[in-house]
Amino acid sequence: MSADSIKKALSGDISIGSIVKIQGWVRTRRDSKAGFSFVSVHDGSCFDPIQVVAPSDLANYSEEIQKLTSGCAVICTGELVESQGRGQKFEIQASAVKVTGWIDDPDTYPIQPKRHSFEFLRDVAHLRPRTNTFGAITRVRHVAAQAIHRYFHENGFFWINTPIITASDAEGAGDMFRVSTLNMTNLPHNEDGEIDYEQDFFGRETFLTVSGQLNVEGYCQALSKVYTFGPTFRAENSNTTRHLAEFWMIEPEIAFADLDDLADLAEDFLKYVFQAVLDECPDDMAFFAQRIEPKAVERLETLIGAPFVRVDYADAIDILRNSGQKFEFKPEWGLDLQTEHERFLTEKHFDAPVVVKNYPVEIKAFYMRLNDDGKTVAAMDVLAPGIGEIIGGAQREERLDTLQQRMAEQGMDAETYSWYVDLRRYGTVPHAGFGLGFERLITYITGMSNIRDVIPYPRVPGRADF
RNA sequence: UCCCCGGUAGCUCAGUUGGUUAGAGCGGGUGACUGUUAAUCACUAGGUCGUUGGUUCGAGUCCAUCCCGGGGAGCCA
Repeated sequence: MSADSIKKALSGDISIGSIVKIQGWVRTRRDSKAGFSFVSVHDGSCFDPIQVVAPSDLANYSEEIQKLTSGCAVICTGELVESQGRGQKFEIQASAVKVTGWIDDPDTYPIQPKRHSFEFLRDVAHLRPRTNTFGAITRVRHVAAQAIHRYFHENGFFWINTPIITASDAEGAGDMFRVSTLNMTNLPHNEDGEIDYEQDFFGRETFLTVSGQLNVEGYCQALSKVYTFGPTFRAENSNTTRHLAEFWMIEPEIAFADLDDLADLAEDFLKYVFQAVLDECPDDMAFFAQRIEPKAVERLETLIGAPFVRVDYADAIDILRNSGQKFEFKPEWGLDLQTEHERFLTEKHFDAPVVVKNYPVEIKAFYMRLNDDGKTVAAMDVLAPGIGEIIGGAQREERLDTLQQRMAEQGMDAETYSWYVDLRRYGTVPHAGFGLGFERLITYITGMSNIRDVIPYPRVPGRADF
């Protein structure tokens, strides 16, 4: 017979008395001398494990079932019955329990039915998905990803698979990972004594992408509403709870749109994703609220129900300066907001996500649209309590001469970006887009405090295990 | 990269002003008991105290070094 997921077995959709087969991994085993053992089995399909009641008259009872420990893989067949005990509605009265995989040395099996530190679990990243917390994170991550695609699809956006290997540095800042097939122990050199990248695979220097934005702009100015959702790489030596060297980024780009349109999109989009997770992962979210972040559910509900706070950069600076709060770095027009400033705005002053708009031109990237005041650009950041910047975006500079002037000011290579400038030469339109760090979003939703714990196998400076 | 904190049993931790044989809970094993719920009770096994060097009669404890981890900052998503 075919197997059912534990989710289905617990759903109430299977009639009592049916014979079911479930397959999964043992979480705990409790023996009763009354003649049976309780085996708690999970398969990842839902938060709850199912309780399998294995009677002592099973052929392999004393030889196998009584020797089950956490982590053993089992296939259980039996009657789905209403539970006689408290704590679960249904359970399986087993007629057969087949053990497909034992634990080599139960004494040293890392995943025990107890609380582990997240630091320890990072060292066993291949086994941590078996825990409650990482099972829940994985399901939430999946549901959020699906909701993101669904939101865009339903709103007429096209998913654009921008290249992962690139020759251009999309933001003019930040170290990139080099992509090369040259023999590193015997590098070819040109006449000037420099490394001869003409002999490399692509005939030039190439890197892993730090953003799909520049590429997606081309598709935006043809298909109007587009987005990217893919892996992104930053070789910065950042050692924080909110940075990864490899992460997933979502970058919508909309044509015939200005900064306010973009802020509207960011707000509508985030609310949709939050609602989807609340709707589709109630058990997992309840777990986060119970064990990880007490306000995990409440704050999402609050956020969905109220408009986002929007504030101009200049006004944010005034709020900070008049706050009476002592800051290590004094807030000043022209300087970027420090983490302490963002925290004050999101956690104390507004106690909500905040959209900060119109930053000084000096502190923002070349492609952001210059405002009429000549001092600011149409950029926006969405700041979330506890996380900081979750979204960074801007209306793009669509005017050819202004863009060229800004590129020249920053000493950028016109040749490398000629194709990007072309987009302003041929049917240019006002357009805007933002970048959302997927893992930062998951961090915010779940209340997990370290971004390394919301991606399956984190890559950070000095570590690429697994 | 900078600042601070940490590294003791499979895991989570305690370990006094430096002093005999380094402890607990959970997990593992054995037994008892029970429709159990991270079950309970008893017994039991399990440690190169991160590395290297130094101070000392004596170092888990003090100093230096390196390695690793965590938190904060910068940069950003």
